[in-house]
Amino acid sequence: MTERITKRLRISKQVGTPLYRQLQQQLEDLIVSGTWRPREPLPSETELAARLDISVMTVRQAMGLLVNRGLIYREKGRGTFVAPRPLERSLQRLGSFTEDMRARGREPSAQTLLCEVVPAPAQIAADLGFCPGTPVLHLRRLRLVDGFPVALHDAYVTRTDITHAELNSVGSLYALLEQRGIELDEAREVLEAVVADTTTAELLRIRRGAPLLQVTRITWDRHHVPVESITALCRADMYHYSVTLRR
Amino acid sequence: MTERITKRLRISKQVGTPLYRQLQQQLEDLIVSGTWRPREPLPSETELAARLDISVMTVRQAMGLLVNRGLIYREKGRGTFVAPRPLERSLQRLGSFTEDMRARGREPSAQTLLCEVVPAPAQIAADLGFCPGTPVLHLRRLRLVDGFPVALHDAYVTRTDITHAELNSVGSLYALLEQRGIELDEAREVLEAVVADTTTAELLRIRRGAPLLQVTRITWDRHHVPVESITALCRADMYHYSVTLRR
DNA sequence: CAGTGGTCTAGACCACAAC
DNA sequence: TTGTGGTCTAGACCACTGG
Repeated sequence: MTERITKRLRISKQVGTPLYRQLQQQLEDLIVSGTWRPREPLPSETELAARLDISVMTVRQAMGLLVNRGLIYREKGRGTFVAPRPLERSLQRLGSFTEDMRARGREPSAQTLLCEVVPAPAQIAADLGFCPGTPVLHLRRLRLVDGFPVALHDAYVTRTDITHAELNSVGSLYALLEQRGIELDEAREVLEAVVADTTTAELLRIRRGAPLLQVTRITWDRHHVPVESITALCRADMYHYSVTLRR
Repeated sequence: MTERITKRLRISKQVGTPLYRQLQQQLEDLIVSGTWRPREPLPSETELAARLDISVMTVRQAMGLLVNRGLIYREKGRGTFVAPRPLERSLQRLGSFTEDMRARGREPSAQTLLCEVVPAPAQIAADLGFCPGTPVLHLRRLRLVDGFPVALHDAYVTRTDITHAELNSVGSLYALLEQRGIELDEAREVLEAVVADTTTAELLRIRRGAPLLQVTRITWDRHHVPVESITALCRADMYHYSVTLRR
């Protein structure tokens, strides 16, 4: 069973991508596609190394990535196995609203309510490590999924050269930032529960006092320079949030 | 500066703990204690390897752990640097309520409202991958910090040999489980925003309709066997939740 | 016992950054 | 040019699991 599958693996030493990346990607595909069932053993390190004609350490590097993502688990002396998991994606992957929704098979959109350069409010400046009053781009958008409002976003972005028109044409703020050469790397999110005030309730088409999940995110680029601070108010009935923890 | 500090590092090949663990721990101590400032470069891989008389790959293994935890970042061709971070704890570490609160310097306690073996309700059985009706331990506890109620926990535990008395004496359910040889490994949490109903409001001493952060956690041991499913209703004004994401 | 993952070595070549 | 991290090799020994 596993033998037949293993024969499909192909590693090319000519192509530019690292060998361990190629292997990680192919193993991941076999797992998420369900070709390997939960708890089923993967081929051993030595077997993979021999069959693909690469070093054991390289195989270990690929497997290490999959362990980190929670897709496989390893037991000393026994082997490496596919992690049994509910299908739901959890992964602490830094993605935009647009990317998140697409990954769940939904069609996201946005309605831009505000797009202007303003002096940074005190709280935002503190989050971003700036002096209060430094110009930042304030972006207020109603986020929709399949046409229904699910969240209200207030973003403060350090790059101010973004126009309303561009935003509407690209849709995703992150895509726009990456087009400008910014390499997003890491974010910290703080989650809180709040209740809707009147104006938020109207925009999200819920009643006043309805529960909202408030997500405040600060994002840094790969040089650890802050890129944005964003607060999202999400309809509790349409938005859950999942996290994986490890001991 | 860094040179003087580096001389403090000591690795012993005699002691049982792996070399990369020793190094990781010592580097981590230097970072969290603030001896190395944010953005300050660490010694290079080759320098550390030479000075400690270990292999470069071993140094890389130690540094890889610190990168995963977000304590350092690496730039090709430039070096390895201490990550600038707000002091606040983020880390996706699987810990008990008791451990979390102690780590924040608060004193947690619990008031056990219910501790009985019951047939697993359908939703819980599904979470744990059991047949509905399998006996599980239902634990309902009011969690307090510094004497004030902050959360209401409803836990369903697969081990049923836990008594009210034990729980009150140890305090932490996780400590109790680990005493029984269960090796907690991984958990998935789903966060939602809800509003307090009358009975919850009374227990948490808030008004009906106040916002609550609802955290539902399923925990697995190192063999990926489910250990517990727990739902926590947390006072929004006393409980935030933070997460770190990576792209 | 044989097979597995965990740890470790002592090199190598590369792309990149900084001077 | 020098030094850095990124990738990779071809071994090694160990502790653990299972039969």
